[in-house]
Amino acid sequence: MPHELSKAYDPAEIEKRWAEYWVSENLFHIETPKDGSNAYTLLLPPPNVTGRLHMGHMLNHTEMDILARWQRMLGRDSMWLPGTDHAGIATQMMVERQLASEGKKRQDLGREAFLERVWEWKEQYGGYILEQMKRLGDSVDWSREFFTMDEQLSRAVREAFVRFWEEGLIYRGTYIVNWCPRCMTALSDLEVVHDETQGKLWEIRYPVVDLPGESVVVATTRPETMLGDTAVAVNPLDERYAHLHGRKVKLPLVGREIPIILDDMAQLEFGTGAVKVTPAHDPNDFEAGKRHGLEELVVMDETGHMNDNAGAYKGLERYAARERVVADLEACGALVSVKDYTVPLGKCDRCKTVVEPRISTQWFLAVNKATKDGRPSLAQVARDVVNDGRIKFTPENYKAIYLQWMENIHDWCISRQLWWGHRIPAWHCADCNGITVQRTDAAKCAHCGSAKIEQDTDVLDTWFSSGLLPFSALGWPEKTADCDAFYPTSTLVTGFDILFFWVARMIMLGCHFMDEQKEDKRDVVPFREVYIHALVRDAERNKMSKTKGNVVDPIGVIEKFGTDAVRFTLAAMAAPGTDIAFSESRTESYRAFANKIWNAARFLFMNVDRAAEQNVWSLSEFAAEANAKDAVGLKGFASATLEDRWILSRFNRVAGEVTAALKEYRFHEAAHVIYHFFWGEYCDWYVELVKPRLLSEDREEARAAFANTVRVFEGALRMLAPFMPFITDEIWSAVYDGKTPLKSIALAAYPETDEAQLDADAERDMGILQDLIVSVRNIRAELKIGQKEKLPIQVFAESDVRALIEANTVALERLANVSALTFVDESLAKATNSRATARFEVRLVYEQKIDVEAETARATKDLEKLENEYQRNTSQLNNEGFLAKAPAKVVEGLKTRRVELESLIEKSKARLSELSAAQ
RNA sequence: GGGCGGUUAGCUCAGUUGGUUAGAGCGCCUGCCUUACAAGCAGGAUGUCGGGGGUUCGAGUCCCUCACUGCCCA
Repeated sequence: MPHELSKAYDPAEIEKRWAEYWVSENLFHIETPKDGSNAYTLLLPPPNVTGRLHMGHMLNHTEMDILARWQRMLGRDSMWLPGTDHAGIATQMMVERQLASEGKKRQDLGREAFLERVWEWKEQYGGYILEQMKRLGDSVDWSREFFTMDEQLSRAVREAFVRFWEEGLIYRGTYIVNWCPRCMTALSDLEVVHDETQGKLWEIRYPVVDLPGESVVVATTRPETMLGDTAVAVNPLDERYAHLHGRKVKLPLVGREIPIILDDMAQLEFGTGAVKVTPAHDPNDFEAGKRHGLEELVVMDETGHMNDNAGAYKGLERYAARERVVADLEACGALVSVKDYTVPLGKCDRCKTVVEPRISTQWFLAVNKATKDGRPSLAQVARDVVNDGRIKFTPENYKAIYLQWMENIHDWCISRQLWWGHRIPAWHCADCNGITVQRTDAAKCAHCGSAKIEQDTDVLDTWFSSGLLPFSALGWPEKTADCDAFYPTSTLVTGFDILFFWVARMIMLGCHFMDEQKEDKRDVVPFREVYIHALVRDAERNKMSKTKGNVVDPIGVIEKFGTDAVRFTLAAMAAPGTDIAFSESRTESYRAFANKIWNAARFLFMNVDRAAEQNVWSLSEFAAEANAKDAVGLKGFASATLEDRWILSRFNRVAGEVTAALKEYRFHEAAHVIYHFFWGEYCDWYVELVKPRLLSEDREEARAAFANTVRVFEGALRMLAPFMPFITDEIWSAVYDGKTPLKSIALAAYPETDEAQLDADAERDMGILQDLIVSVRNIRAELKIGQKEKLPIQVFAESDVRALIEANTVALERLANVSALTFVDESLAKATNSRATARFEVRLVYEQKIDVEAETARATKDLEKLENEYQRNTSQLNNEGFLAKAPAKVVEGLKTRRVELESLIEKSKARLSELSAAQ
């Protein structure tokens, strides 16, 4: 069967076909193994159900897919678990926006109807990103797909909540929290992004009660909050205010009398040393209020408007209120000064509205509290498992970042005033005010039995449910076979931006809940390793952002260059810890790599088809002998020549290098090594060298050459497959004439090193031969000799090198365009048109007046370099300290090099003196 | 304010416990449409490894310091 391959590689059709095939064949589904010891589990960081694929995902998925495919090919039970996150605020906002276009608000619909709308929206638009993942060829187990609002996962959320409640780790309380007046919900500390803005600092005078003429001046960036002031604080050590201790001041505009309290929070050197205290509207003041038993006077409602307590200012939006307050203060002479000031501002991560600290009743998870049964706190365990190495971070510096955060962690506010999410399983009793928390919907109060109970209206923070995923997505709270086999997951691959949001929380929740299920405490962790990947930036190293308009759409790039090329680009640039400056020129070069492989295949098939026609050799012979599950080395490869021994050795060595690199998440190194092997060694040298044998009249020689060439090619495809799954599957299937022993190359064995097939001598000898060929090409290029003109050369070398060259004369003649080779017994160092290395001297026999000047310049530069190196070399070898302390290998290496250098310098000098004589 | 990083070829970046001649891709220069590949082939040029000091037989790599710069947390 002849193989028809287009001249240039066109990924579009091929990739689409394979992507669909992998899914329709359910190729990456894996049955739950009885024994989890061979499992390799990855949990996809679940994208928002509202999400669209961006370059960050693309990088994340590329890395995960490389790992998943590599491990699968290594014979592991590789299971990559996909799913989406319900993404509380984000999703609710999408539907609210939709409603707004109809002139409606969610409150118009009511909770139930609104949630129906969200589900409708989810069914219609949600999960688009999963379709994009299929196009990427992500080798996930689609049969295990999850959604965080699935019934089973919702049950897990309830179970976790109830257990925490029973253990006393979840509590409800009134505290000051970050509040978004637009989203109208509490936010966790992490959901607030801090910004610096140019603002003002107002100084306001508060007159002291009963001391006419005396006053205290306070400074504030938020004058409108003075309406809620319930004290003024001065530092107890501040002499300036010593005489006012125990006094009160009268609040301007309001007239309320408030005490002067003594507290360290007032810093001596800041401003006037006196600060206003507004316990209901500032987190520090809130703490101070608790210390001093101050009233918490709320002057703003949940939408950021002033309330009844703001008196005349009631109804004003907070910034309008600020203007009015300032104007009124000025009018009554209480305003002392206004200064420009850089104000730190907290904004809602989601909608960028300025966050308002607000007193409200929320649910919290106590992370620093030991459990009732005597286990250390969640945060303590989460630190322990990282400190003792049960969880390993790559790059390592994230360990310190993680630990530092975990040291300073506060209780986690887990309630959100949203409708979309997991509703808190707590019921409030109208009769006894008791709270009933239970796994099933409550019908009556657990305390007084009253039926007048209502479920708490809050939902849980989205990260609470995603924090459970490493086990909830495997069936927890049931003790499932999946949980046994696949927990802990192997590696978590994710970006640093959710290190605290998600990674840290999975560790806390995982270690807590899996403790009872795992005998071996090494297995309680949600993952054994965390690989934090970098940020994908644009080619100019700018962060991609919608506002800057520099966002690269991965699907667009894929359509232009092919998925394989984009994947390979990201892999090749993914050095741990280094941001990726994504550039199309780089992608272009890896598309060229795909094209190179494609054309190597074309070349092979062209020859194979001819050989089959002539009954010399056919692919069926390869298929009959090959075993796609043989991992170690290249079975059946029979070396007949130097290039055979060399390529076999290189293949095995590279296999080892790739494995070593991937083990440490050095994707870029693995990619480079394969790229160089496939293109720079197999295509550039092996294929060129083997060509005459493929065409040989000697049938046995040709047959052996075909067998070897195809074997290496097929092995290299397997090596490349995790990086470029599409093109390798396409060509692999062609290598088997469509009758592959397995459904996909993805199920074949990943190449591993066979020590017996390593051949250092062959690698060294091949290096000499390559050196010689390049030297001749170099001379020819310098002399501007046309490609087609064949010329004789002379070589001077020791007998071993001479034997090597003699054995490979054909190669030399073909690849260096040599018409005849003669060995000479005298040095050629002085000869024109020559090159000298430590192992040989070669001269091109060509009568042409050389450019003495250029040649002299080149030779002088060479000599200079050699002499510099010789000087360094000698000074080291003359140094007794070096000889005494350096490892023998290094010393030996330098000594060998010295001999080489001496000879090279001698040759170079001879050459120069010859040149100067010619002038 | 606390913490973590970066500075290596024109550009974007590798360089694993200190060790023999510091690499890659792109770009650049020269010559080639050589029957797999012009998305290609062959050859070539390019670095006081941010400055200064130190440790060491030996420093791009470790320490100190300065300069510039990025990120995270408060």
